[in-house]
Amino acid sequence: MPELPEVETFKKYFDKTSLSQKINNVFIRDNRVLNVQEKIFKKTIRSNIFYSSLRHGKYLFVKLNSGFIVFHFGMSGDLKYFDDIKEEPKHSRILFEFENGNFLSYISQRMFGKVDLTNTIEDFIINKKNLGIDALKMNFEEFKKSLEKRTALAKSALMNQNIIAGIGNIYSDEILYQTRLHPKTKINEVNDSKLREIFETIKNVLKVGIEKKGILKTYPNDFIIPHRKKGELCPRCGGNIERLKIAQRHGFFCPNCQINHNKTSGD
DNA sequence: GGTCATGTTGACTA
DNA sequence: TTAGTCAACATGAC
Repeated sequence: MPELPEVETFKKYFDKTSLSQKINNVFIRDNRVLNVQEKIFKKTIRSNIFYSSLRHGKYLFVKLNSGFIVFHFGMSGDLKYFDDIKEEPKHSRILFEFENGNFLSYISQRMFGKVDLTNTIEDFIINKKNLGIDALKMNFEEFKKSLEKRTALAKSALMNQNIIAGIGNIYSDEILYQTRLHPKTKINEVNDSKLREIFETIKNVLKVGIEKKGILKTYPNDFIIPHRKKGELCPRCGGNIERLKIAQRHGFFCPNCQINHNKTSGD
């Protein structure tokens, strides 16, 4: 599921269920999701406690006695907390057993997600992944600065985790749709007032996403998200929604509403 | 069987 | 250096 709003939803769920409990044991159901040696991971986690969590982009960091565990959810990741081992979900890849007898599963159907350890959050964000600013926490100045000198297409730029962390394929479609920006607009050709509008839209779209807990089918009908399908009509103009491929992903947009919006072409 | 899917990374090219 | 394209990773749904 996970772009920023989904990961934020996981964070809230994790905080509510799994913080401050001693971890009695950890079972690695499939070590392909581990980015660290299984032995080291188990040794680190056993008898440890999840003290607090912090999200940056699509990554969730959880503070341990020393250092952090890092969850990434790929395309099909999830968390589930439960009290009976018989309820262990399908595709549970790592299972934490708490002292109170309850469990937390790190789920990853397609195993694109990864679990890692890091000494500091900065080391992971900056040195290991070179992630950009968090889309939910950034201010306008940071946003503007991060895009300066970037010549990438708007959709690519929004999805580039090294520029802004947290926005993926679905939410970039929504942001471009609401700002009536063609996905192939060059980001450095967007004027200042439009840039401000994009910034405000990012904040609002992510906020709605978090409120809706990332459950896409509950999103407002005037969003493009419920209409990201072939044959759907634009809720604004009634035109046909089209699909195009950018940055290895299929995006949806309304060719009637969304235009190249840059300094040279005027509006 | 073919196509598609909310992601990331490395190789290659311009 | 910056960007675009492609392939690979692995699994399930339609």
